Amino acid sequence: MSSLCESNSSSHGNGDLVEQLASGFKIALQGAFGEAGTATDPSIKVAANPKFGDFQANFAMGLAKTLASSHGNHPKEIAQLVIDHAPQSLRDLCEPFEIAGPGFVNIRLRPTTIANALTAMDNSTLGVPNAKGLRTVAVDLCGVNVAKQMHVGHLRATIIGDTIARLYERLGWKVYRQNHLGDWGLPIAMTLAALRRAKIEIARVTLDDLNTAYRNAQAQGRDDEPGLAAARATQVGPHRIAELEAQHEGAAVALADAHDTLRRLQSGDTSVVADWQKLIDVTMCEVYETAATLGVDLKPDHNRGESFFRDRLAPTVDAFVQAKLAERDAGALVVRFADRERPLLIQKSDGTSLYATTDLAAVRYRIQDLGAERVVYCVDARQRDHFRDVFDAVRLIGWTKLPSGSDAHLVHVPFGAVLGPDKRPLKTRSGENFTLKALLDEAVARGRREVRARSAIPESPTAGMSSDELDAIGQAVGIAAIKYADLSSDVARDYVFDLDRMVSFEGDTGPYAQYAHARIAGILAKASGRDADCPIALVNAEERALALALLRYSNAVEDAAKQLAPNRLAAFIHELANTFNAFYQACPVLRGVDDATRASRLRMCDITRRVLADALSIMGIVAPNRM
RNA sequence: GCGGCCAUAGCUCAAUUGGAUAGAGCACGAGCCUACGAAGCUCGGGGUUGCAGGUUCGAGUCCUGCUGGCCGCGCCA
Repeated sequence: MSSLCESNSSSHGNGDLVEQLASGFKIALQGAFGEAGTATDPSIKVAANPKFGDFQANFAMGLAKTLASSHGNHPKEIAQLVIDHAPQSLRDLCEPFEIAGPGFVNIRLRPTTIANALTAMDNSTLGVPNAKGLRTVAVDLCGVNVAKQMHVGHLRATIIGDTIARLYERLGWKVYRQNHLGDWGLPIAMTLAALRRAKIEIARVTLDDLNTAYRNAQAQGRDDEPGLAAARATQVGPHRIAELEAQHEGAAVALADAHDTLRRLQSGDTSVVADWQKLIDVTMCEVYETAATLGVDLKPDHNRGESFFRDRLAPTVDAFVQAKLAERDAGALVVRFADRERPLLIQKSDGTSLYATTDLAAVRYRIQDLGAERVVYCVDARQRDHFRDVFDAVRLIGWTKLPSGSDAHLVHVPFGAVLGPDKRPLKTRSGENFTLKALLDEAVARGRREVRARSAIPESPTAGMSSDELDAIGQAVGIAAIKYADLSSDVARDYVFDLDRMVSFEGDTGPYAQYAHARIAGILAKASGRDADCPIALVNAEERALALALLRYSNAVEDAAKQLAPNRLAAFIHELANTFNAFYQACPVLRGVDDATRASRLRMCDITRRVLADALSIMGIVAPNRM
C-alpha cells in the first residue's frame, strides 16, 4: 500500500515518530537478516496497552514464519537479533527495548524524543504532509435531484463526501467536487410537463411547488401495464379492469406529454429550456443554502449533473459498440461480464440512454478530462451492484488509463441508511421522507436552547453575550451534533437518528469536542503573553499522554483518507479531547506552577487547540472560542 | 431463485485491517467544584464477539456450513 504522499514524510520535518521508528527498524532488520530483512515490514503500531510502552513492533512473529525453512528461529530470538542490530540513531530515540509475549518488541520513547517531535510539528502544517497539488482526486457527492427537496439520504451523501474531499484537500491534493445532479431526462420532463399543464407560473415557482409537481408527475406517469394484463388474464371483476385501463390511459397521456417536453428540451426549444433552467435555479438555491448551514463546501462550480454529460452519451455508447463490448439483447444494448449473470444496460430499446450511460461518461470525464487518479463515489450502499458493474465496464474498455500509464482507482464509499426509532428508514408519521431542512432546523433549535440555558448561568463564559452571538454558537453546536454523530460511526452501517443522544453533549459527541476546544481557548485568552518557542517539558504522565496523542494527528488524517473513513478522524478527535481533559484535570496551567512549566503547558494547550480546530474543520465543524 | 452487506456489554457504537487481558459513550453505582470553563475528571460492576466447525504461534477479523436481519436483481435513478 503506497503512502498517500509519495514524497518522504520525514523530509517535511514533521517529526513523524512512526516513520522514524520504522526506518530505524528497517536498518536493523537488514543488518540482522539481509535480503529477507529488507523485505519485512517493521510493523510499528501504537502500543495496545500503555503498560507495553508507547509503540510496539510486530515483525518478529511473521518473520519467524517466512524464515522457518532456512533458520529455526523463534520469534523472540529473531526480535533479539534485530534489536542487537538497531542503529544508534534508533537507540537514541528510545529507552531500552523489551521483548514480550510471543515476540513483540515494546518501545518506550525518551521524553526528549517526544518533546522534539512535538516541537517539530508546531507549525502551520501541524505535521500533516502535503502533496502540493501533484495528486488529483474527484469526489462524487450530494447528488440531489432537481425539483425535489433534499431529504436525510442527501445528508450523508453531502457531509461524507465533503469530509472526504476536505481530507484530501488537507493532504494537499487537487480535489474536484462533483455534484452529480439529477437534472436531465424523463423525470425532469415529467415535472416540467405537469407544471406547464397546470399552467403554473414558472417564474414564481417555489421548491415546495416543484416537489409537489414532481410527486404528482410520478404518480400520473405510473403505468400498471403488467397489472392490467394480469387482471385480464385472471378475469377479475370488470370494475377493476376498467380502473386499471383508466390509469393506463391517464399515464399514457402524461407520458406522451412528458416525452414531447423532453424532446423539445433536448432539441433546445428556448421556452422549455428557460423553464428547465428555472427549475434548476430554484432547486439549487436551497441546496446551496443547506450546504452553507451544514458547513459544506458546495457551489455552482461543482455541478456536473446529467445534463452536463448529455452530449457525451452517444459517444460513450458508440465506444462500447466499437470495442465490441456491448451487444443487443431484446432491443437494448448491454455489457456482459464474465463472472456474473447480471449485465449492465447502457441503452434502452428505444435508443435512449439511462443512468449507467451517464455514469460511464462521468467516469471517463473525471479520469481523462480532470486527470483524477482516484474517483470516489459517496453514494447510498444500495447502489453497490450498480457501481461494481459500472467500474468493471470502465475497466473493460480501458478508460482508467492515466496519461502516466498507471490506472486510476475507482472507489464507491457505500453508506448505510438513516433509521428512525423503529429501525426502519426514517420517515415522518405520514410516511414521507423528512426534509433535510426540517431536520437541521430542529437540530439548530436544540443547540441554541442548550447554549442559551448555559449562558443564563452568571459564571458562564457566555453570560451576557448578545442574542446574535448566542444564536451563532447554538447553530454551530446543533450542526456539530448531527454531523459528528453521522461521521463518527462506520459510514457503511445504518444508524438510528436520535437527536436526544446527538445533542446530549456528553460522551463521544461533536459538542464534547467543541467544549474541549472552548476550554483551551478560554485558558489561552486568560494567559497574557506567552513564549511560543519555549522548551516543552514532559514530566507528568498526562503531559506525556497529551504529547503522544498530538503526534498521532498526521497519521489520523492520512489513515482516514486512505481508508475513506471519517470515523477514524472522529475517533482521533474524541481521544485527543479526552486526553486533554485528563491533562487539564491533573496539570494546572496558569496557577501555582513555575514559569517554565507554565510556558510549556501553555504551548501544549495552544497546539492542542489548533489540532482540534484543524481536525474539526476537516469535518466542516466550527469550533467556537466560547460556548 | 440468484447475488451482496451485516450480527460485538442492557442500549448506541469502536477495535490501528491477523497481534498481547475485545475498548468507548449512554444507562447504573461510588467519589471530585468558595471553579486556570463540572457540556468536565477519577474509580467500579457489566462479554462464550449469533451458532458449529476449520486455517495458525495467534481469529471479533480469514475459509466452510447453519440461523437471523437488511438490501439489490435489463430498459426508474
